[in-house]
Amino acid sequence: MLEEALQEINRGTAEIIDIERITKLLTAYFDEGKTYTVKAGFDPTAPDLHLGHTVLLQKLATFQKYGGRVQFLIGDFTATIGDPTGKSATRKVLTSEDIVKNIASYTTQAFKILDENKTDIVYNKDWLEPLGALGMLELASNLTVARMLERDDFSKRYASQTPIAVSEFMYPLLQGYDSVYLKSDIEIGGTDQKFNLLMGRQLQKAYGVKKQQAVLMMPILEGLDGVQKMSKSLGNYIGVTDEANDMFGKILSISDALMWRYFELLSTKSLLEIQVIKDGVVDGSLHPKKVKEELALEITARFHTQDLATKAKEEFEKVHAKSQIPTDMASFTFNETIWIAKALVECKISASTSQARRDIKQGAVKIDQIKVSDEQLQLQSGEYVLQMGKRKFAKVKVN
RNA sequence: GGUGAGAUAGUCAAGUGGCCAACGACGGCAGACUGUAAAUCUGCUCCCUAUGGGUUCGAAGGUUCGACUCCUUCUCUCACCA
Repeated sequence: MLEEALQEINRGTAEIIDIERITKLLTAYFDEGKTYTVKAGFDPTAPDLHLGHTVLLQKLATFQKYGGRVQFLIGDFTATIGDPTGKSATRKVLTSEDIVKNIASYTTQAFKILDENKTDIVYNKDWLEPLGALGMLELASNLTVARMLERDDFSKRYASQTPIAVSEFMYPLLQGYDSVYLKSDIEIGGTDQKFNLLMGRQLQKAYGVKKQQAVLMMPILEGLDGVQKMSKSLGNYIGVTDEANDMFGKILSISDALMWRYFELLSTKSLLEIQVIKDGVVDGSLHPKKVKEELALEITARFHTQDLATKAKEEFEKVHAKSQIPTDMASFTFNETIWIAKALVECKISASTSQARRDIKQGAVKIDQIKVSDEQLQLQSGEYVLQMGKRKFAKVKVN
């Protein structure tokens, strides 16, 4: 039992610090039913969760299965400072209204994966605001500049002469102080958080918390492009609220190399099963596309239903393999004859009429599956299916 | 506070009076090939019913027949020194 739990917890992790602590916590749970706390911090910056976030959430859910109580920490205070992100640019500061709005949608989405009864939502404003200037200075005295510059992100920026705001130096301290206040037993986060996570341990020690938190790091999930990390601002994400069809299509569009990454971090298949599939692809007995479809099915079903996932797959085949038109698409009605380029803009298929004309010129636009060559074409009354490229469709009715 | 450098399309980055809607790279979109993969090749990439017109090069003025290019002021950024 303990073995199994440890294995599941270990899965896909980038690094675990103080595994002994985790083992002890689990043992105490199995022997005496004692629970423990697992902290994870979330920035209420983007209101929508994507698969990148779910990597962490899934790990939290695993802990919940084995006696962990999740401290779902909303960084509403720290969000007003701005974290030194991987993008190495000083981040925009959010207004408190933005934050409140974001939190609401954030948590409801998170509970698609987390067990609500085993989760405490906490806000770091509650203890960081009362900390005051004195408390802040006291906190800051625990850290030297040299040590701060050890942080990879900072040292890179420092070396490349990119500016670092002093307030950004405070961020790891505050995040670490969260762990002091919450007396967290375990904290999990992305590998990019390593420095901050370790700061939690250091500060807990400095403030006399008896046992320091164990730290578990998950790798950063790459976005659809396979290079940048998945993030909404880069537009390379799969949102947990994406439509089943969308979700399926997006997963299928990732590269083969990236697919394995997604298997490891998102699939619930065991590592052994994944290895078998991998071998199958290597020796040619399995087609990579089939394998990717399996993955897409699994993930789509998790956020929707098995039924919807299967439908998404059928729909996908219909549209792409047999190049038929999709079952559902946005429809628009016009009351008079309309110029094709205008119609494309109105249906949000092309960004501007200039763009629409270019698209037509390049032979990307089809009406009822037939290529449009006349860019002056007027749509007379009737019903049409407009198509641009492989993915954009719209149903049009002209009265 | 002092000195110097700089601000050009989604990003990086050329352009120092007309040849500039502005080289190039990346990204993005589309076409071919495919498995809506990768790789490769090709085209497109400010707006406007367009062999034309309009609006762009941090902002506002000015010089000029003509300005991304020259002048003035302003805003912002960076570096070095204190």
